[in-house]
Amino acid sequence: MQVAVMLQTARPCQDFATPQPRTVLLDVKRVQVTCQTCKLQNLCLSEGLDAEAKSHIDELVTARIRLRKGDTLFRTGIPFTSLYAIRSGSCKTVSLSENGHDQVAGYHMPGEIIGTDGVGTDAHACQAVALEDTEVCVLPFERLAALSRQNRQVQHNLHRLLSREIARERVLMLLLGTMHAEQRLAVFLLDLSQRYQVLGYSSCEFVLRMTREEIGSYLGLTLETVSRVFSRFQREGLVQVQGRVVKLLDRASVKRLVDSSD
Amino acid sequence: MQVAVMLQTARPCQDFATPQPRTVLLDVKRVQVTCQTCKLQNLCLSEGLDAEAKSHIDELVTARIRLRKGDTLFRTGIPFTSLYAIRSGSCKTVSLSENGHDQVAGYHMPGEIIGTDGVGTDAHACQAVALEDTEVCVLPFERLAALSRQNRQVQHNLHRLLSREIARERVLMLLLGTMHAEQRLAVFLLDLSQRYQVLGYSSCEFVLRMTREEIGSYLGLTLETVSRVFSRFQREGLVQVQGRVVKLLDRASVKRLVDSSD
DNA sequence: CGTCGGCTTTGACGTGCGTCAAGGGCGGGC
DNA sequence: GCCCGCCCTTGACGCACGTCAAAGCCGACG
Repeated sequence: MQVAVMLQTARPCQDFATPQPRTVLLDVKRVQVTCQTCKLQNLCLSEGLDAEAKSHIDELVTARIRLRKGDTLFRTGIPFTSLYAIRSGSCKTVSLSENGHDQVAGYHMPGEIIGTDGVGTDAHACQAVALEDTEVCVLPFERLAALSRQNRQVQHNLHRLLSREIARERVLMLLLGTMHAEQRLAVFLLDLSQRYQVLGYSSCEFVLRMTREEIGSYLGLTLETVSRVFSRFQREGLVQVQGRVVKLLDRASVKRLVDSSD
Repeated sequence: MQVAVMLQTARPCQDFATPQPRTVLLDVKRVQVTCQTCKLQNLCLSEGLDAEAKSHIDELVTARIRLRKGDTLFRTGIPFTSLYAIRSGSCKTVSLSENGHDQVAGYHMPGEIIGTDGVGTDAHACQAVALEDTEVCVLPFERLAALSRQNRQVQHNLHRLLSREIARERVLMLLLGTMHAEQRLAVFLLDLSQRYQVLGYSSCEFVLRMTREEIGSYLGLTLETVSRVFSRFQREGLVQVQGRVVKLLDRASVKRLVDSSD
């Protein structure tokens, strides 16, 4: 049983534009949740670790943060101190360019770890915002680095974490550089579907947690184009769309769209 | 003085399509080149390290590979064993998608380290090809990981290496997702200029080592568009272009192009 | 020194997607 | 229950860039 304990307002999560930061920091020791009992342990940082390494990870997680929809976990330019593992809910990460444009760089679901853009630098290079009520485990990076010096398995997981982010972005670059609107949205839907499945949810029917505009930002399209492609997919019987509820009706055809070379 | 010694054909670099692999593996001990005497030591993996840590890095580099223009250093799917530091010359990395499209993921100059996409996984996720005659230092990753467990400075540099790749790709995603052709090429030219400057070359005049098609692939454009934008830049007096020789005439205007929000 | 192939430039044309605008749905708050 | 604001959809239109085609350039190689 999990007890929410409001201890203090979390500094790094404060939205300086709003007078009332709503981020809540939880003391993990008092709420009695450990990686060992966490349903996500095989997806998260402790994936594939032996019992000893897992217990080390457990000691690492000394705090959790509870975010309400729209809360900011970290923002561009603030000092980098920690990675964050998503326990429940979901987040988007947003890159900002100097010319005022911004772009959603990723959508992140339970078991995923965000903040990797700040590793090895002093500051976060992007912003993380909760798409719904969300809970994250704080992984202080200095301690994680120390642990990965002691334990090869932990080190390997840390390396894998970083390289997966590199690989994920490569796929997105291919999408942004070579694919048409229909293909982009198809990739997006198949990716979400697959990730929901890994989490044990339906891979055929799910609820989008982001607006059309956010999807468009992620895919390099406008919200109107996203909407139009959704409608086209629906007309052609590939999916059923009602607002944010998506049903994948004809996965094979959606896949075929992606695989076709133009 | 450096002596090239041909020892054996490098397995991982062999181009299986061509009967005569031209990659040459050099024994670094015999050619007597060390990081300590390398002009790139402050740009490369040993950036910011103390003497002790640098000597460890030196021990790490037991081989170098000499590539001729067009040679492949590693290709998608081959087992990941090492990172590669570019000593001289330059490379491109190429991502391949399942639908047959490919895309240049990056251009890499002396002092830069490639192969990071394979870290933490079993196989390389992209292909690296020499754009000109090129020499790389082999950094066996298992040994680098071991070293980073012993030495915090080395660990930090490894982390920085990986996170820089993440940050670099974020910038590219922004470029591909939000920028127009002129802005993309402007970013490309300014980036090259800045990197040549770091290496001690002219930041105003340089030679492109890649074709218009390769530039286009990198920027998500066709070769015709790249060519047309070069011509437009030239007409407007921003640059002078003669084939692959580029002179930056009006850097301020080029910057302004990038900074303008549309 | 001439030929050949790959790279580049330029033009003409088509189109996919962005832009602008209007209207409808839906959920949250009073 | 009603209103308001945000989100979504759809249409009309234009433009930036892709596509197709032709011709020039340049370096490699015989």
